[in-house]
Amino acid sequence: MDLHRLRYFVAVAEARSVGKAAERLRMAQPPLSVQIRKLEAEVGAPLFHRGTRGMDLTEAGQALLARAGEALALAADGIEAARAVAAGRRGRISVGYMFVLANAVLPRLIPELRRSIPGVDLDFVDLSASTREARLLDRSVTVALCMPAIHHPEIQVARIGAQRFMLAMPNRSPLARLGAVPMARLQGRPLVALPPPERDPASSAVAALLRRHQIVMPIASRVETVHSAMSLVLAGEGLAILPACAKLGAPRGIVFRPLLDAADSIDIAVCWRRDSQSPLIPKFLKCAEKVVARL
Amino acid sequence: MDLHRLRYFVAVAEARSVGKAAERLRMAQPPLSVQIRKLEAEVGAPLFHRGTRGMDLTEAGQALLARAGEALALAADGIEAARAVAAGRRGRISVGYMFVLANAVLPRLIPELRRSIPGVDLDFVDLSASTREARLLDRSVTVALCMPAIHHPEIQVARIGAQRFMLAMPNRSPLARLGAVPMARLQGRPLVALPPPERDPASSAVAALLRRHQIVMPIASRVETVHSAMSLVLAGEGLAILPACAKLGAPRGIVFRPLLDAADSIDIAVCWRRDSQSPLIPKFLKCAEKVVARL
DNA sequence: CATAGGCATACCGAAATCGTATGGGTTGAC
DNA sequence: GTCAACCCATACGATTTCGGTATGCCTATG
Repeated sequence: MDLHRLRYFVAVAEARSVGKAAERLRMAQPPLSVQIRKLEAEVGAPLFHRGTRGMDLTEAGQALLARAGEALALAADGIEAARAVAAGRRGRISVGYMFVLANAVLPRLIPELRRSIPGVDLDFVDLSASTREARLLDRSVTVALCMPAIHHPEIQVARIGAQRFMLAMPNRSPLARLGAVPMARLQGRPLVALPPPERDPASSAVAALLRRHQIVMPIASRVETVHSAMSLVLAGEGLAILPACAKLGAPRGIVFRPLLDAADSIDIAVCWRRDSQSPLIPKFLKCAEKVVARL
Repeated sequence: MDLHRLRYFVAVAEARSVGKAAERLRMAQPPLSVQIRKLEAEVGAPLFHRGTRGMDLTEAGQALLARAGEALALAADGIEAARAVAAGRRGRISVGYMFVLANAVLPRLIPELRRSIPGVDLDFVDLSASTREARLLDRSVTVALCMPAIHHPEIQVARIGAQRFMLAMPNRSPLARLGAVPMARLQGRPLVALPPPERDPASSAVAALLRRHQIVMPIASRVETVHSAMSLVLAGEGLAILPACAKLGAPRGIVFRPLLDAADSIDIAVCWRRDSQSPLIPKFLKCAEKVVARL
């Protein structure tokens, strides 16, 4: 059965006349008459009373009309919805973010997105360093706000900012009295580290920093997240080298100090599947750049 | 836009593959591929990700799928509903009835109809003698349960029973002491009459009865309904000659007596538009015959 | 490097659709 | 009573669309 026919049927039912309906449909009357009879043949029952003054729905016709109208509307709405999604006027964007960035970025990013892409459902997912790649690849998130960027042939990266590494320590630590900590002072102190480089690229940046300054810090503990790291630092387990923005989520009693002779930083990037042609991605990127620029 | 295409689209989306969908649709793969691309051209955006392992909906595709599925279901449901109505499995039947018959017929008729045509909405309308014809002709009622039948070229009649005329009087009337009242005893007594024959054919049957027995009864009052007639009879305004079934709706203090030498009766009939091909009418007729037979 | 799986393209025959011309029936006016 | 007007139905030829077969391209796999 054809949507075409249903459309004709609705037109005839509304015009209560084949001729009038044909005129409104900008077609000749006979083919319309034929289509109506074909529909009746398909249903197996007359849908109209043929009077001398035009056509009048039978009860079967009324039953069909009620559904046919809705079906037509739904179909039209469907293609319109598809167009709207394709154009980025509606839809859903699922944003994966590293939790360290939450406090620094989300409070400004979310309102920015709502202003920039109203009508789009936002879905924020807290991603660990180890799952962000997989979640992008299986499309369960549309974009990821990463620190640092993901490198993968299927994944496109846009660097939107960077964060200096800082030293996190308890406020009662002797180093806390310094305005900035020389790298040399880290020698031999215990380090609260994030997962090893193969699971979290941030660690390799930290390792590179230490290696370049020929500092060796024994690893006191490995933890999964920046927040866990700060908890252990507060407990006196060791020091941590973390991106500056982690400060915003730090518990009371933790202080951050710049590293005096190290300007190393870690990239903040937006990452997405290369083949994802969602029109929302450029818009998201723009918002994210704007927000991160003001960090 | 074509419902055909939407059906193909849904099939491909569900099978996540053009080939599989083509198989399930019992058609070749290439034309299906073409149809999908035509739909995408119509929408103006890709609906599928083409991977090496098959097809995967884009977000625009998902937006369309949600509506398309419903639209298809509605359309299918619509033609099924039309068939059901045409076959009398569903629908609505609007039954006009003369109020005199209500007490005698409806309590049995309604359950009978519910058993015979479940799924059909019943709609009972109390019709006066003067409107029943118009309500049938403009299709605002499907069938009418009449006493007596309607005569009109557009209206089909099925006689399903008859009611004897009886004399209605107050129980303190001297005639009430008789088991049956001879016609001669009515001579000169005041009559509470229904509307004149041109508005209510029942009156003409009563008039014929009196004329044949050469009885003259002055008309004390004309009333619209049998129930009004009984009220006036109770008030001592006069006697009424009414169908036997009116007894069931009679107020306390009214008695009915047969007319001794008059076997006159008034037909009970089911009437409907000749051009109404509702399959519910034969079923209704059968129920009505069954119920009236037991009066 | 060869094979297999999957979608896209090209071309042809078949089917459905549309438009024009025309018929049949009823309504209403002169 | 006749005739014109109106409206739907049917017939037929022309065009468009659709489906099938053959084939090509790409990628993943062994």
